[in-house]
Amino acid sequence: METIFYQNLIKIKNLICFDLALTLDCGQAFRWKEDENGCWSGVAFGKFIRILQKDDELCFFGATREDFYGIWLPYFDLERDYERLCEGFCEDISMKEAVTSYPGIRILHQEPWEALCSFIISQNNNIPRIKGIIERLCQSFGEKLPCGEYTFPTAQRLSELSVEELATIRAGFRAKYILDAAKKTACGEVKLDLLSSMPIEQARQELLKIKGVGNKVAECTLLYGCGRMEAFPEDVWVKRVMAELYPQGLPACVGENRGIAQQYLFHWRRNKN
DNA sequence: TGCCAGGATGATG
DNA sequence: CATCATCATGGC
Repeated sequence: METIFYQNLIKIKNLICFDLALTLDCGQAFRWKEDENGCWSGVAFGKFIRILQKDDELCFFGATREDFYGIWLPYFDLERDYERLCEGFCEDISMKEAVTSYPGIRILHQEPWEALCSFIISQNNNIPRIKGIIERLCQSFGEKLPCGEYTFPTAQRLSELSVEELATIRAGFRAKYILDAAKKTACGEVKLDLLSSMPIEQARQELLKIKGVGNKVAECTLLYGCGRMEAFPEDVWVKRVMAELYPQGLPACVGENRGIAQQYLFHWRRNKN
């Protein structure tokens, strides 16, 4: 890939194994919106960005060079060799079908707190409603940026709220879980910053301290929020794949990248019904 | 209308 | 240790 810097635009050419729409709307992040021109906009790490993919080019509008390297390159996992990765996956016949059916999915590197909070909200819930709850959460308790969009509220901010004050976002029974996560994160009882470097099992146990966080939410947080590609969140769809195709575990070609394989399997199986 | 949603919890067998 | 109702809301 080749990166070109213009006045107010950063363009990547010759990018392979990358599908912007698929990556932003495959159930790993919930805040991105597509406009009528196919341009995606959203906020991550407190920064607003607009991104357009067309004709083998990826355009970042309104990003500084510093944020491009510091935020967006890692956010979209653009430094990982997905071509080689997916070639390896394709040694297994079912993984090959999943990868070739929906090529270009990348695992986002979101903020740990946003990932944790988002997947607490996701439990026993559907994606349209998850998006609505998170949008109200940000509008109510995030910070307004000049563009009019809101940042994801900090754990510190949410830890000061009561369940009654949180009722406006209509998270239902999950409200108390959000507050417990916010309090334990804000006071340092759960150290989200350390999860990326801890042994994976220890990191999972750390997250299980939070009420409303089970294995699924913990693994989602580690995968999407801590860059732990070996984390393996199992939901109803992935469990179905595992029961039907891999009763004895994932094929060896998946290696340590279980989380990435899981995302392809999830999306593939979910769109089959 | 009834069913389901990228689950977790506490109570029961 | 496995199962099960329940949780609150909206989309279809």
